[in-house]
Amino acid sequence: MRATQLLLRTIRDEPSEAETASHRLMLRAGMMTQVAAGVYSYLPLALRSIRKIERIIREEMNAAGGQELLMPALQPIEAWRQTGRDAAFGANLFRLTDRRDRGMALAPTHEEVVTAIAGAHVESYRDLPLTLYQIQTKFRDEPRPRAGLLRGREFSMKDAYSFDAGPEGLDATYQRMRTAYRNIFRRCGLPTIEVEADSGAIGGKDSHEFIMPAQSGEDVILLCEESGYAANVERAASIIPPAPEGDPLPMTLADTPGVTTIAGLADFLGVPQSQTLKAVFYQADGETALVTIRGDVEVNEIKLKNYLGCSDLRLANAEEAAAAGLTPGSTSPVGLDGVRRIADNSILQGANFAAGANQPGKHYVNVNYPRDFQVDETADVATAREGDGSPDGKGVLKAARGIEVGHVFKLGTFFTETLGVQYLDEHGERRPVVMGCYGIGVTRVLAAAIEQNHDEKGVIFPAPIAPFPVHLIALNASDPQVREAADALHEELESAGYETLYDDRGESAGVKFNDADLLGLPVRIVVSPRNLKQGVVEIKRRRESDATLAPAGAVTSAVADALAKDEL
RNA sequence: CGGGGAGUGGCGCAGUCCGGCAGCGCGCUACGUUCGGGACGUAGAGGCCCCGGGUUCAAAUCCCGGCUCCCCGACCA
Repeated sequence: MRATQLLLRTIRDEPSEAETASHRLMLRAGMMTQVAAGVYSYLPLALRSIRKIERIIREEMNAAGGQELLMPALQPIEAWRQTGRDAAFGANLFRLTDRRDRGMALAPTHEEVVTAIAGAHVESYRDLPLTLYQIQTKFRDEPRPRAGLLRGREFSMKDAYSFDAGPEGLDATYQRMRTAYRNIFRRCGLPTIEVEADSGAIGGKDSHEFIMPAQSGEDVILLCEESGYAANVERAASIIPPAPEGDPLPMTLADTPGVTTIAGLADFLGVPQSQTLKAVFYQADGETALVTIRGDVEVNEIKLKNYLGCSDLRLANAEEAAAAGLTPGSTSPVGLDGVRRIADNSILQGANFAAGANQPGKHYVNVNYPRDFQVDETADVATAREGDGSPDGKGVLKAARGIEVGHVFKLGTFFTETLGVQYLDEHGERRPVVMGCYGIGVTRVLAAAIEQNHDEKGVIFPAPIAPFPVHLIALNASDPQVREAADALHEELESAGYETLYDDRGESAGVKFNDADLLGLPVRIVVSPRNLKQGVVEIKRRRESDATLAPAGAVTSAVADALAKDEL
């Protein structure tokens, strides 16, 4: 492909709206343009890369037994009402009305439609297992799209759905998908960490996310080198350092003027925050719930939401707290009744805590559970922290940020039961089909790959997903000898199967080199008068700083060698 | 949804406080010179100053209303 024919314009100045590396570089390298918040046009360079990623995904999904199909993005809203996900997605679901005033939605995911397809095809255990997948544009009206392709409102996703006869079959499929995912991300040049993930309120049991470590990522994960434990903070369990122990002392009321925070309370009393208790008020689907937790630990609202099985969870506001008889700044589990009382497991250990007293300017000291207050239930609703112990008791957790590029999920029978998809087993009994779902954000993989592979000059594409593996540069392109040699080399490379971006522009050497560094194609070849005199061309890998010279007759094999190094 | 910032040739920005010819750099076009790390000269093209209303002799600039985009947070099976 000749650069003079390609829809490509690189940008010298940093785009003002972009801060994240991949966003900045994709704009500067002329890979995409913005159309609306979280909505982009993929220009030829980006699309080439996306197609390569898709190809890798297809190969691995097919190898894992998947069959590709394509479902509509435009769907009747009825499908979503049936499963209740109309409400579950809420404002994130793009809604529209057709000319006959019927409600429609732009699909953010495809469980409803694919389950209906499976329902129409699966009659017997002989039809199982079945894995269907598609690569398709998804729509999610995110509250805050950000960082270019990292979180868009329209994006490309590979979504796969498996149908099995029972949990054992699902286990096998699930493992097969995990293996396929590892292959996919490895081939895309993305180191990923597989972490336990939140499986949400809907049914699911096992769920794993594939996280690519990156500071720009939105997910926080907790890892333990010693034990190999890895989990998203949304789900992570941990062993918190113990609170001070001691013989229970009599509970007394203390004056704590102006103290309204845990930090303030600990300072005022001269005790560690781990020797305090806090009480947090929530509204869960309209029900009020009080969560008591050790002062130095934060409530994990996702764990709490899952525990309560509610769809809407938020902190109670001042009026709601007042209505329940609570005093902000001194809320207390002591003497409280009439609301659902939940305690985090963190309160089960330790003694003589300081806690609220439900009176302005006062707190209790030497509060001991269960002597001084009662709860209705205890559970793990704590946010795991860096420095906490790994839940398996081996080693300490470290925190890291990352980008979620894939998610595998055991759905169970929620959709098949809701939509009535059953099969006839060997004994002639009707049973619900068991589902799994498996997603990869295709356009996010591209952005993540650039997050992971760039330097101050530009992108450093992993060879398998580079728009072109080879960047051929003709220096002094108006020189007839250079042009002739470069044209011939271009032909040779293309016919040898190497897609080549041929910079035949009349630009100066500096411009061409800088653009080459910006685009980050894996192998750069320079044809110049200087090289021609010696009968060589220069070959340089983007990942390396030094170039090598190859005889003009042996360029193709030198390119093969250079690319082979990149495959590692 | 809460907080902050910004909309001016394709891109990056100045001008707005204090109303008076719409500017600069890059890019683009043509010609010439140059030619291994963002070359130089000369001559050009390119504008709904986000939109609507108002004030004024006069509005990019002041006033009112709206829209869009970015960042932080909340949110995000």
